[in-house]
Amino acid sequence: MNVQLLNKKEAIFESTLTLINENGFHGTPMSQIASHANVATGTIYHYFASKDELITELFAYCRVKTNEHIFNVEESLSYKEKFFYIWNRLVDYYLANKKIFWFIEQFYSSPYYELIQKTKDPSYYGADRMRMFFTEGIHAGIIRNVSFPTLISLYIGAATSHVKMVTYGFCQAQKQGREDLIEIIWNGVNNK
Amino acid sequence: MNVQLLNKKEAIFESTLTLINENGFHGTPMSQIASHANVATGTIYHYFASKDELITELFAYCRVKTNEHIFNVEESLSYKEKFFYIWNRLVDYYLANKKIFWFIEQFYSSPYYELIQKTKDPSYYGADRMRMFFTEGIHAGIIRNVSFPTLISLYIGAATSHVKMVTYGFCQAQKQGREDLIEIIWNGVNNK
DNA sequence: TGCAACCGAATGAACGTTCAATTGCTAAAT
DNA sequence: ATTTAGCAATTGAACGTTCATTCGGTTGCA
Repeated sequence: MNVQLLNKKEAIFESTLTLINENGFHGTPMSQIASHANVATGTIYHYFASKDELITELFAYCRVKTNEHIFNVEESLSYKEKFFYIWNRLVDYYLANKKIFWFIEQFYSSPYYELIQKTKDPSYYGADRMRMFFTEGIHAGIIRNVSFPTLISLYIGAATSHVKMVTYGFCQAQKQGREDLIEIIWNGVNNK
Repeated sequence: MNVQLLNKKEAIFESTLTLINENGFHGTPMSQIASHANVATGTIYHYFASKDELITELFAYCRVKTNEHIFNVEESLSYKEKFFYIWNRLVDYYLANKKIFWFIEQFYSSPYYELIQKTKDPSYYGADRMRMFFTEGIHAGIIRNVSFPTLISLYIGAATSHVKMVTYGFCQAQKQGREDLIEIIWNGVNNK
């Protein structure tokens, strides 16, 4: 695939992201995506078999981009530093890319997610890196031996909730709140 | 409004809930809602001005029902007991009423929520009871003085994340995970 | 008698998808 | 170096379907 193709595909992705944020899955016709991306309607069907495939691939695109970003972390840091660093990078990334955040949220809570869950394994999105990171901490005796879903619920759940609060305007002084949040979680899962 | 009206309206609500869970906002035609609820299409328009209004009112209906349920708590309990009790009741309620849970999630992350956010104040859904509960704890010196959004991010964020984990099948032994989760949060926000 | 509740076929607009035609590029053939 | 063949990329009008909404008529209760 040459550069031009990538550009077109990404233009379609970016337009879909923007429009779905404004109007939702329904309320975003293919024709509108096309004109926003400066391509013809038919062109979208050259890259994607259907609207569903476009949305499903966009989800993968968003997840991969996010995971690549947050795990781009200096290896020399201590585990605790990484624990804080990755969390802050995730929150920063979502706040700076609200469209990606809200698209992922919308996708997760829609029936789409159930469809792809059966066909794609976590490594497809790079989602198992989080698991590896926690496993590493537990094996090193740094993190309490609580289950992976519990850790995820705290770590990711708090991050996404925080981003929602900020987006909805419930959070003015977000700096203090953020620091409190990740510190509370660290204290909760840290061994002693 | 007499009983019959309530029944019809609730039948429409319940059918909408079921179908939107299976097929999303798009993918759920009014005609399908009508036949599922055993009413004519036109009847829906006797109760709701449009599909958007139906969905928006269903959201309010779900929120009110949920809040009424979780705050139905014995006044004689200690604050700590209430803290655990309300959280567990919320998780139990969502797990027992997954349709309500997923509909609320879907609604929150859709453009619908932004629309109603401007017109309805929190008390409309009973959403300020959570704020009151935390404020009570802070004033009594039981809860650390962290911001309300921080508390919500932890308390509600962890609950919803947990329910998602269980629903997606990432959680086998949920009992231990649940107890860990709320205990970690309590330790984190408890004063001393 | 009157009005609210209810019905469901009809309407018309909107939408996902198709397709026949055109353009642009690449590389083999001359 | 120029031509040519062929395929990928692109176009947007047209198609057929689906869907939200309307409305004229019916039922049933007060």
